Amino acid sequence: MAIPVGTSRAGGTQAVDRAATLLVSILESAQPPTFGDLQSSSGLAKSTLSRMLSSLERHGLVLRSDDGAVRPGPVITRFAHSDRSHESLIELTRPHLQHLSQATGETINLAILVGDEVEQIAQVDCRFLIGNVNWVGQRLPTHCTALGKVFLAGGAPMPRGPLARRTPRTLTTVSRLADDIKVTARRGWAIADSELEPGLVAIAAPVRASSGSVVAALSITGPSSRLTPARIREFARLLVAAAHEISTAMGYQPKNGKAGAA
Amino acid sequence: MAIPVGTSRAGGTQAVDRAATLLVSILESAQPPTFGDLQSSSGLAKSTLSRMLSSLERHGLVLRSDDGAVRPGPVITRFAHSDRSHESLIELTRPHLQHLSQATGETINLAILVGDEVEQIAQVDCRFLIGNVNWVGQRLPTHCTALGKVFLAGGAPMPRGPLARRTPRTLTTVSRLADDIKVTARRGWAIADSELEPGLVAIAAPVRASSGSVVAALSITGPSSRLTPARIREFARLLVAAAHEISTAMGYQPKNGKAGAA
DNA sequence: AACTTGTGTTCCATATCATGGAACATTTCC
DNA sequence: GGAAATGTTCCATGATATGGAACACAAGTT
Repeated sequence: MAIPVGTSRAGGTQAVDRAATLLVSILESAQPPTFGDLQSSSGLAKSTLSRMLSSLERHGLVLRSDDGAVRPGPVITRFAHSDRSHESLIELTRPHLQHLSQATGETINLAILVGDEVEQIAQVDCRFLIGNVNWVGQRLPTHCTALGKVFLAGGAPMPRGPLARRTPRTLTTVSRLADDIKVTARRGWAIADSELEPGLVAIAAPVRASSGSVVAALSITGPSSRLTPARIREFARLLVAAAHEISTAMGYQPKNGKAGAA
Repeated sequence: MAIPVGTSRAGGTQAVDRAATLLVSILESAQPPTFGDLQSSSGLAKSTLSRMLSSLERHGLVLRSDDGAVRPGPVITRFAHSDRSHESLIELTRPHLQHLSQATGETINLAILVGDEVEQIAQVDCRFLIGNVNWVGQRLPTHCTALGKVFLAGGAPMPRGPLARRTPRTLTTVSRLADDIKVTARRGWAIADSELEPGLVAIAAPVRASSGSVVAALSITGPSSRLTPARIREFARLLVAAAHEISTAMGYQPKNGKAGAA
């Protein structure tokens, strides 16, 4: 017994390493582990485990309920429901945004759903003179943006009533939008071609959390002069791949029916 | 010199205590601290700090970007965007739910907004025979529930189009609903009296995150025979107080200097 | 460009501090 | 009621974290 997890040795503090391992397994496990679970999964002595949990609990990092379950503590909960959790999402995706930018040269955006609108929360500018507008913080409707369509395809409530006509190509009826969303869902990425602004083309793909829900959307935007059908196909592949990688980093497992792991 | 902050003495592991303190300050600080910030705020030796951050980083609990900022790591981000973050919210509120239940004897519910519906995520049953229905997991419309109105008053998008008439007293026009929401926002709590089901009365109050946004709603539900106007007023006070306490625990600080006492 | 300041990591001898076993509480289940 | 399981506290031991200094690296300064 007590085969210690093969924690690396590269510069670190062992006690902290152990505590970190504990915290991670508490945060990652599908349901709250008990003292005993942690004891066997970590291989630590009862006394050590007890002490470490005490420390973590005192600082509000874990919470132990009466039934013996160990859960993420108030500090974690507080963070999870704060705006700053978006910032950490940005940080997690930044390398991918950069990579997409390099590969395509176009503007890359990351957005979340706020109410019934999409809000851009990160952007990497394009290399060209034409097309640089900073959209961070701006909110846009869902029905006429690629980002919005991604959320709709992911289960966000469809907008009702008349849809604002931003351009001649904007989808202004719910039924036409619904058709587009169906295609989007099947295809795995969305497109809005001159539907928000004439000559502006955007494609977008979903970033999923471990539960499978769409937590963010990733987009490539540019003028139709550069985003030709051929390049759109190529960029869409890159985009979907990047979004998928981020989703994986977020713990999403495609096709996985039920998380049953130890 | 570096007389360490009087970190508690009650049974714990000191190294873990220190690391926990670090992690907490990273999670709580408004903007990502740098190595130097942490050094001065913790009073740890550079070498110790470096080692601890290494450990935390290796386990994905923190992330250090090129600019030297230390941010919550992927494990935290992943958790924050997973469904389990709700569970920890429940755990945080449970004592308050219990207390409300004891004080009122009625059914207490905690709900979050999912899409354009409210989903009950926790419940404490009432003491009476009449009125016990487990609503956990059920989703209900916003326009005819006290819980829903709380979210609408908190800035959730108003439902459009015709509102389903669940009872003769359901508000079925957007304008009448908007009036109700205005009152709700001013009053600080919502009421739905026989609007979802005849004879069913519910009141609800908002739980806010540090950003001020409404992350959950707390409700008291019962038959109109028991929830008389007088008791509604009394219960509303309790409800708002409980919701406020939870909000405070979540880091919410009311703008106006009303925060005093408690 | 050379110099200086600032920042973070690695090294190493020291003794502080975490460790695990066992005894001690506490609760749960027969 | 006793017994088994679960978690906490105690304690002597030595393994392990510690902080200062040296080192590497980057950024600003003249």
